[in-house]
Amino acid sequence: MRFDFTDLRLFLAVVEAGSITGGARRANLALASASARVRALEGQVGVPLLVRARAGVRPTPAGEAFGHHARLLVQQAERMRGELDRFGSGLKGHLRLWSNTAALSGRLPMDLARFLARHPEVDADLEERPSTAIVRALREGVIHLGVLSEAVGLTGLDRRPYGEDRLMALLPAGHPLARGEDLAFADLANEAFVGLAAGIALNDMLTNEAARLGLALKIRVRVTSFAALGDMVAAGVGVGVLPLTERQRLPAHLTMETRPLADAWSRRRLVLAVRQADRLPAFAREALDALSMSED
Amino acid sequence: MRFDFTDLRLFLAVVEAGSITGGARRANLALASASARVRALEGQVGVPLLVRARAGVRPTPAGEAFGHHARLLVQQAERMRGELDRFGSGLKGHLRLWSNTAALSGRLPMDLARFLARHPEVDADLEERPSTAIVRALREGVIHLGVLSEAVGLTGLDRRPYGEDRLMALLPAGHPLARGEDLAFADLANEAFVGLAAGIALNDMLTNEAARLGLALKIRVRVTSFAALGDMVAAGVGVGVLPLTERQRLPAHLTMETRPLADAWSRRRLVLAVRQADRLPAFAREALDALSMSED
DNA sequence: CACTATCCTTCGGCTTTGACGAAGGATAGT
DNA sequence: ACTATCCTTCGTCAAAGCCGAAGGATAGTG
Repeated sequence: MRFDFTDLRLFLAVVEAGSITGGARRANLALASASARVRALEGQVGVPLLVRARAGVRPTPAGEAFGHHARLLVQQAERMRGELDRFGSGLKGHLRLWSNTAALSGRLPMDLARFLARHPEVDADLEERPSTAIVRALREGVIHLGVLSEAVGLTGLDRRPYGEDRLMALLPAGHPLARGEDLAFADLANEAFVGLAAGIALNDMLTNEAARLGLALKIRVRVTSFAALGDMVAAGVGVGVLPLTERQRLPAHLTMETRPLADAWSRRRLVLAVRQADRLPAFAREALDALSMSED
Repeated sequence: MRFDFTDLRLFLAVVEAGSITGGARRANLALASASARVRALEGQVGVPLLVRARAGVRPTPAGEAFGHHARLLVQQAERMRGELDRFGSGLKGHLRLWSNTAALSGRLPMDLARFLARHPEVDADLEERPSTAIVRALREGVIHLGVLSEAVGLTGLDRRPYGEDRLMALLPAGHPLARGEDLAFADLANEAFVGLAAGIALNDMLTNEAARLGLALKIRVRVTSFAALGDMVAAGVGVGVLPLTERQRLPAHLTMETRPLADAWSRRRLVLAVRQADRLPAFAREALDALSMSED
């Protein structure tokens, strides 16, 4: 499929104007050129994009889909233009930073705000994403910095400590273990478990810890989301373990008990991760240093 | 800023290969052409995108930002290709549908699944978005169908009923009104309120209802999110009103009481909305009919 | 029923764009 | 000094793409 931005803008103008004549005028093209471009586009796609009627044209379903994507592409190009223009007027860098929920609800926004205040020549995008997506984005070079839980799957990435998040035990209402103050994972490990899908970092971590105790977790059911885990525990299926921040996101109407795990490893350390610190552009390097230097 | 997809692909290839020579080869261009294209790009942006070193080239911060956007644009174009190819092989339409949370956690997924099963020649995208965004997307023609709460701001849009969502009263723990079974808004309206920002549909609705009762709500504080509303009520600042689905999203650790409102208007009707039913493409029209016909 | 007003398509001519190979220049390792 | 890379510049040339004009289809109008 060969097309350029002139094609996209023209097509949008044509659909908006309701005629090729009108679209050509808006796109600053001669009618003949516009007609040729539309015809060429239809040749590429293989089906008509416009139905020619008496009073002009209107998009077919395929044309409508084409228009949708054309709009997205033109908008994206516009965003690009905006950002690059800032480089023309002295911008030194545009920092891309993704964070998991735990860090985003914690110190990160303030730390970043402080960095940006001190470096007016740097722009930034901060978005919230799941940890697995952050790792992938770091590997692929989509983002400069990630803030996420230290876990399996970080091999090859440079990382620095950045605070911590706690793991909580989730128990059905009235469960005997809910009474004591501190709850060790060893106490929990003999209970029936609501587990998470294999491959989720937390699941691997718990399996390993159980193995270290010489135990195999009795997983009654595996679920793929923390929401489902909450439902299962509330229904009395078994006990579960999840991060404090995820616990706080569960629906408030579920009745169950929550206790922090006492084990040292259950304080999940958050890390600031990058693909390779010494290959970062200067401004991202400075951001990394500024964030990891700031106090807890 | 003038560039085409060849420029974008070439630039990505150059950055990946680490040299213009290598990038030119991957992009099937002569070295001279590649060099000229890169030079032209730099002219457009106004700053160098590559630093020329002995062993090849590497991106400047601006080049790195350019590469980022280039990747997004190329991916977007790739998605477009994929979707349009399906039209070439007989696809009749690609339905775009956004829904608010209430409907997405209700009957919508099943209804849509049934429609798709009966219409194998139609594809669909279903995404969850806030109601305000859905209204905007409908107006701008970004999507065909929206499912959202009936509220102000729908003027000019065609709509059909599609089930309902309930409004809940949120009360601090131990609040006297928490005892009775049914709770009328008239009972609540004399309490100190935690309100929502002006312009949010729910806020306008409550203000109007209070006015009908001859009352003015005593709003102690206005907040901009349901999460903040939950915090405020839990802290004992006052009472609040929010949709059932939003109540279920509040952190579970907040201690407070929840009661359904007894008033008839507090059952918020969900609607299936379109810009103009008779201007929809045929497949979207069929989807609209199928969804609105299915039982509650 | 001829006339007119739109609107799309096609055609021939012409300008501009952009690809290419070759030559030139810079740099670091041998 | 030589060689191997790698980027840039130059002149040539073919193709892409623009334009105005002419042609054809269709529906409303007097």
